[in-house]
Amino acid sequence: MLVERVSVNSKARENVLKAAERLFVERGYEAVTIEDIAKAAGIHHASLYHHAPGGKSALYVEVMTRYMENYRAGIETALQNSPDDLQKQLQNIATWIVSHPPIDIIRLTTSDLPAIEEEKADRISNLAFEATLMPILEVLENARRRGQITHENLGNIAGAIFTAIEGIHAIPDRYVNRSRQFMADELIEVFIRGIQA
Amino acid sequence: MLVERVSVNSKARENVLKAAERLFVERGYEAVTIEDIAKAAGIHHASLYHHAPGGKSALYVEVMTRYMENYRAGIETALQNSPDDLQKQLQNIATWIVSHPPIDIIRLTTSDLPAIEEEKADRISNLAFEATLMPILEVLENARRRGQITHENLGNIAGAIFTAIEGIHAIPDRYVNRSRQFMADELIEVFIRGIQA
DNA sequence: GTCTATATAAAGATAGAC
DNA sequence: GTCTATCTTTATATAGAC
Repeated sequence: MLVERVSVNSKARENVLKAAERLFVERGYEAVTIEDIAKAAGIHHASLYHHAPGGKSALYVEVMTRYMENYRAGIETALQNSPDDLQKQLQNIATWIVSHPPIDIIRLTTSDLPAIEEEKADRISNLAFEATLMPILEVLENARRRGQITHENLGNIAGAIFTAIEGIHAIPDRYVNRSRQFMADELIEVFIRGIQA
Repeated sequence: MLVERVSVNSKARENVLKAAERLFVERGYEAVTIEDIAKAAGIHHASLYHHAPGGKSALYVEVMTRYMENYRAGIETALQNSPDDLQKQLQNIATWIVSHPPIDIIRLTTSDLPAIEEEKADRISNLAFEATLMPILEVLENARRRGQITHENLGNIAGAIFTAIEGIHAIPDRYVNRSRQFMADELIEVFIRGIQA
């Protein structure tokens, strides 16, 4: 029993999951092959099925589920440093977003998820929203409770903040004069001014 | 000579280009097959090569080039209605963005373009920036010249406005209580307040 | 301009030896 | 846990008849 648990969570398996996660997040479901993942994990692609018997789609579901949960947990941990400070909290979220590969919810929704089973796609879609919009929305709603902002439709603002900051990833290096964190902080100031009481 | 020009721009060919454009824009390069395009155009997939002898990648380059040029032209036409009115101009751009499928520059950069020749990818990447960021940036810079806004790094703001409005596409219908145009207008008000002099 | 038939290549997946 | 070998399916592409 104990042996089996060790076995299914072996170092080799973890390598496969890590490689799959990085590639799927970076390039999306269709653009990544089993061969790509195996190569990145340093094994033959046939060996991959030992660690991921469900094949490509099950592997995708497993690593993306885990990724979204970690993403959410990371953002929520970052928030605990500065309770009740809207700007600091948004900056902490921005630090997380700019230092991780973009989740790209549009690609997730229009390209990646339609390729897998609908029920599983829905679950990942929900996790993605909980990992990205929800933390920002909660920060905004707390600020509204404190009377700092009056804006109505905070869901809309939360979405805009997330996609705008994530969009910083898409800017080619040649257009980036300041650091990406600096650009994110700038956007946060603009958003806060825009929704302030 | 004349016959040939008619031939290469036939109705059937135009059907193929239209179908390819819609599918490539909606789902991205890797997620679309030649078969998908042929089916959408109502022909056998072998017939497709009559209209697109260069195969999938050349077809992608052709339709995406055309799409970006049309996208840019559409936005610039929309701007001519309301010169020197920052809010109206941004609203007109937003109308265009929410009524067209998202370009998703992140997917374009990380998934679609890496699959084709680098030189062609660079050209499409540039066209995409000219079709999305540039029109917004010009509107913002005109407003700054009139003294309406003082913000420094307008490139950063232009990117945020585009990705934030485009992100409205990603919101599942069940979360959308107001129209997408309404949400876009709301965001524009927030942005303008945030960067106003 | 469209089709059938076929070729080629790439990707996903399995069997079984070590 | 990893490999070689093999199979199957899917996708891209070509040839040639109509």
